[in-house]
Order: sequence, then structure tokens, then C-alpha cells
Amino acid sequence: MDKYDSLKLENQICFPLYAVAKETTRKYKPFLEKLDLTYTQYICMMVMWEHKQMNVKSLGEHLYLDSGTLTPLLKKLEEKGYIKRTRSKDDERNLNVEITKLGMDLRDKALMVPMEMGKCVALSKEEFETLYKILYKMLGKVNEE
Amino acid sequence: MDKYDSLKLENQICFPLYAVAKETTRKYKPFLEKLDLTYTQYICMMVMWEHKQMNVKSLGEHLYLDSGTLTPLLKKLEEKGYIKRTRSKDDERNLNVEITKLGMDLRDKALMVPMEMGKCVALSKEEFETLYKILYKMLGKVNEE
DNA sequence: TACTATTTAATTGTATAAAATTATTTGATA
DNA sequence: TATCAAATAATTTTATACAATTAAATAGTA
Repeated sequence: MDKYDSLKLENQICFPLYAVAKETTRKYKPFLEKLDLTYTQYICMMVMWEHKQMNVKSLGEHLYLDSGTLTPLLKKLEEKGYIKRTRSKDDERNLNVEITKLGMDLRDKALMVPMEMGKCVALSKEEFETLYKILYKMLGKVNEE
Repeated sequence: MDKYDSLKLENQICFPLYAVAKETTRKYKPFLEKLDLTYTQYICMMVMWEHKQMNVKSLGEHLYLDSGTLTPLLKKLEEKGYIKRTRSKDDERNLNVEITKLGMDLRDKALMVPMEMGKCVALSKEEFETLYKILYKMLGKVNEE
């Protein structure tokens, strides 16, 4: 127990958070490759599958990402043909993102992803729920103020 | 409850993991700037403060990072004067990383970081410990196989 | 010993991320 | 209405990350 204990990796909560997030994302790769998606593109498609249509700002709020990340990412998704980007007529500052037929078709193939990933996460139902609650609590707290 | 529920962000554990890790890392920035460190450089220094000396491979195992990330990062830390990089004489494949006097001096200033960050994480002692256990369990599981 | 396989860093290429700045459009108001 | 402020994406810059490849050194072995 010395003065510098607080600076040890093992005493920090943020390090395992960082490492688990990174390793988990990495685990997605083989499954997402079959859909020609990266992890960030995948979570973006998840929002689009559900909402069909959304502007960049809202998308960023859903995903905790800003336009610096989203703009190039959305251009790639558009190149793949999964979404369409158009300026809103009501307010030309807004860029509207809309899912395409091809994008919607991808949804059925994507069902395999959470199913396969579920096998990789070795948590009980209770642990899953506990983790879920704590993370969303942190997300609320980290974001406030 | 429909067929596609598993593809909603809110039903996935990996998304809040990803978001919390990202937002938490971002919270570090103002504190780490005072030390002229990024988050990745900081966790790298944490290992060096504790071990004083270590090769790139071990460092990567501690941090879950590979040479593609570490090589440029370590060069930057060397430029700042916090570490020294030298080939091992026993085995010239190994690059030995050693902390410098300047690097060790940084340790006292760094004590402020976990202290300040502690205030930002709104978790009870119990939640902290529960989260800690679950994350390390996942780290074990995600990495095995 | 000569040859092969393995280990270790470094390099290359692609994709995030975030902060800061810029450009355009819209809203507010004097 | 003219001007200023705010909102929204895009751009620029810097720093990760990781997969795949390369290069060098070492270990193993016929």
C-alpha cells in the first residue's frame, strides 16, 4: 500500500473498461466482415434499421459521435449503397440520412451478428443486467454537467 | 417484441460498453493535457512507473495493444523524454523500454489524475467492485480461445 | 553446420475519434 | 429589414487501433 497505488492499472476502473470495449469490438470483426461493415458502421446501421431516417446530429446523439467521425463514415455507407444522404429542404443545414432498400435487406443477414456474439460473452443473465444498469448509469453521469 | 429486437442498440451490451469507454477516455483529456499526455500514453506510463523497464511485447500484453500502436506511441514518449528505447543485448529482437528520471518525476504530478477522475465517476463502492469483477471476467473470456 | 520455423518490432494501409476551425444557413432582434 | 448570433455539417489535424506484411534475429533440428 504505497503512495502511488492509485496509479496502478489494476486499481483503475477505466482501464478494464477501455480494454474490454476494445477487445469486444475486435471480436465483432469476423462476423461484420461478412456484411462488409466495420463496428462503427454497424452501430450506425442499427440506428438506421430502427429509424429508417435521421439527420446527422440526431445520429451523433444516439451514437455519441460527432460529424468528424460520422461524415466520412456515412459517405462510405452511401458508397456501399446502404444509405442515401440528402440535404433537408426545410432546413438546408441539416443533412438527412435515409436507409435504402439494399440497406434494409442487410438487416436479415445482420441477425446472425448478435446471435454469434452472444456466445462469446460469458456473462450470466444477472451479470448482464447488472453491467447494463451500471454502464447506463455511467453514461448518464459522464454526460451530465 | 419483434424479430429484429436483438439489433436494437438498447438491447446490446457492447454499445454502452463502447460508449462509456469512449466518453470516459474523453473525460481524462483536460487532466492529462496538464501532463502533456494522451490517454494511451498515460496508461503506458502507468505500466512504466510501476515496472521501470519492460520490452514492447510485455507492454503490449499488459495494455492489450500491439506494436502497430505502441511503436509510434513509444517514439513520442521518447521525444518527450519520459522513456528511453534500446535494443536488448541478450536478444536484439527485443526493444527494451526504460523509464527516465524525467518520466519518474511525472509520477507525482500524475497523482492528481485518478483523484480528479474519481469525482467524475458516480458509482458507489459496491457498483465499482461489481463492475470491476464483471469487466475482468469478460477480459478473461473475450481473450481466451 | 545449414536450413527452417518462430519470435519480435517496425511498417503499411484503412478506419475511427475528438478538438478546432470553417462555411452555410437559419433565427433573433434592434 | 439589416445585423448579429446560433445551429449544423464538413474539413483539418492529431492520435489511436488493428490486420497484414516485412525484416531481422534467434531457436530448433536434421
